[in-house]
Amino acid sequence: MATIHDVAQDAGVSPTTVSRYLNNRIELPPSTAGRIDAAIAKLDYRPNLLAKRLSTGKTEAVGLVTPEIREPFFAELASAFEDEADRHGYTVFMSSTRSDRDREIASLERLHDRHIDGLVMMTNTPDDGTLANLIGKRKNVVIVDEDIPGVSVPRLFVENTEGAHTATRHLIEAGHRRIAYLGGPHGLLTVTERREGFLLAMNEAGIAVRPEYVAMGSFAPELARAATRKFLELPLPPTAIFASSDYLAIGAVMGLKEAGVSVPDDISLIGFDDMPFGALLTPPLTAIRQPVEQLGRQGFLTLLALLNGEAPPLLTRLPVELIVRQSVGAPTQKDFTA
Amino acid sequence: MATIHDVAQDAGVSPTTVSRYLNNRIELPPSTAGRIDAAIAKLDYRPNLLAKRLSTGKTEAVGLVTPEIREPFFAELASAFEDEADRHGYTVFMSSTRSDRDREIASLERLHDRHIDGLVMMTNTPDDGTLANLIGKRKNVVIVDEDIPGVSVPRLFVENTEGAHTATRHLIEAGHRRIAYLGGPHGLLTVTERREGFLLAMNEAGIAVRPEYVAMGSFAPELARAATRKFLELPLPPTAIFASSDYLAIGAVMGLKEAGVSVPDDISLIGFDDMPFGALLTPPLTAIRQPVEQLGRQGFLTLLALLNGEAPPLLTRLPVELIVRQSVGAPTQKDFTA
DNA sequence: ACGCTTTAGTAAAGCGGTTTCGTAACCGGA
DNA sequence: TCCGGTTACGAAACCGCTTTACTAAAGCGT
Repeated sequence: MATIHDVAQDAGVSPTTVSRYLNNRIELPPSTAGRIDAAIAKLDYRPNLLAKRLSTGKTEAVGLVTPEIREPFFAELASAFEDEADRHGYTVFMSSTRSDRDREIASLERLHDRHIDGLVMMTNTPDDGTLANLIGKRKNVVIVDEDIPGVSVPRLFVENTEGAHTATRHLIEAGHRRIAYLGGPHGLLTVTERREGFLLAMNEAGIAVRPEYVAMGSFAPELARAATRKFLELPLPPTAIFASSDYLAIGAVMGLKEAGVSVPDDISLIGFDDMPFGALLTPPLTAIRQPVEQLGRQGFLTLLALLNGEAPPLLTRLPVELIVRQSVGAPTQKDFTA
Repeated sequence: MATIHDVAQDAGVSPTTVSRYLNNRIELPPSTAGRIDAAIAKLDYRPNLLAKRLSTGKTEAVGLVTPEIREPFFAELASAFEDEADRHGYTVFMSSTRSDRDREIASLERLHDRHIDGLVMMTNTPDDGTLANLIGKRKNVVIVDEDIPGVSVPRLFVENTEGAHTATRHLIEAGHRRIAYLGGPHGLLTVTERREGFLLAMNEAGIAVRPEYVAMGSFAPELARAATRKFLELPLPPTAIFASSDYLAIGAVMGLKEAGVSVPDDISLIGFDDMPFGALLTPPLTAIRQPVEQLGRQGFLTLLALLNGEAPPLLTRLPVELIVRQSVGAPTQKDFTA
């Protein structure tokens, strides 16, 4: 493998000259430049990035930490992130922590290693302070999608509250009053905010929220399935379900299907995320769409700004959008009880 | 940021000693070791990986090149790959080329850069020789899922032919004779092999394959949708469709739904891949399951063997499996014509 | 013909580790 | 008491590139 010395020797100049020439820090007479070019071609020289990085202290690489790259939400976000990074000449280190705290920590350590210049962090397990401590006031970290309380780095979220509010209103406007809510694990920003949006809309409409209509605790479809079955067994079952994540909506669909309840004829269902698979369900899922692609791109751009010494806003909220498909209809059993 | 020199100074020893101590190449008396440990803790020292790598020439990192990380198949594979790599102390550089030849090439160049020790390559656009050239006889590349003809590196595929054969037989055994086939783009190994498996099973059953029942050209659902609509408009439409990829099956489902044709009552459908979303379709999709997880893990292990100087088999085939769900039934219109 | 400015380059010191070779000090045995 | 072998550690070269500081030679105006 040829080094810059080999090239220099072959071209009859010093390594310094070659280096400066390659980095456009010097203008050379055509004859010299030609000899260098020829030597590079002849020796098939590629600069050793490791050496370059060690020397310059910049890696031109950034990290993207996701809880689970298998999940479409993160996969989609990662894809957009990488595309944007590529556009700006950065390579990206993706990692999928499988929600394992140790792996999350290991990802953060790469910053220390000088492995990467900065990173975008996503986690979906509530932090006990460990991550917050590690991140602190670093000038090269951006947090996306889910909060890590107590850090002072730029954060990029979606309008969770407003989205949930919109979704709930959509159900209310369709005539529903007995609305059930499926939520995720406690302690997460998205979960709390979406729940607030739900409560707000119910409040505004003067509808009391019945505790037996609310199930929280996890994003696992299985739990949503079980919760849905329970809803159906209630003396007065809900006429609509708001699943605050499409993963929960999947569980709900499973539960409803098992019980032979049809959507939207017997019960209405609305999701949150608008993942591609939502459109494939029967009926296609009405949902709040998160701007996943934008979350990825903007996440990178925010990080880039940080790396360039700029001061991006500490908090950005991306708007969400209601996508109406066919899983919401009017309630069939009129509800005189509410 | 503390360096090994700082630690050495603080502990009153030389950098050499610290380095060797940290790499377990020396046994130190407890007192000295204690001083070094203390210095490390006090200074919060982290070895600079870049420097270490430059020095040792090993990066302990591998690359995983996928056409599109957004697609569940690759996301799933990537997740398993990373998990296995992590288990062996390797970090992984994932990249998503979006089927762009330039990005595929750029990924391969990382090998030159000494960015990574080796990589697993996946592509789904037929190679014109460019990639094959770049890969050649390298001792640190493994090809997975789809072939790049003309290279002599280890390759890891699934039993495409057998899978397609099994799928087709499954339809035939259910009583179908008018079977349509949806295939991907020409020039790809998986496409060719699956088609062969289909033809073989038809042949064995003594059923002639009608050209108007065969549509090839892309993995895009949209094309499968259009092709399916055409099938239905035929004077004698097929009673079953074999979609040689779940992405094609999605398209087929869309086309059938639009036409108001019900599965499996009016027409049967079988897929290939067995992606998670298949189970969510109505009815749940019967499909050939690819061992995606194993593809990822074994892909890494094969690469690891290569890096360790071993000689893994040049060709490995992973078995596939028929997953029976509810999208295949008996043909309704009896077929007397075949 | 001389001094001054460009032009065209170079030597050498890092970047932060690893590694080869070597040595001083100590210890036990003859 | 002297020798050979451990034990405990260090000096310096090296990995391949960048960069600062510097110089020799050519060009140029007067």
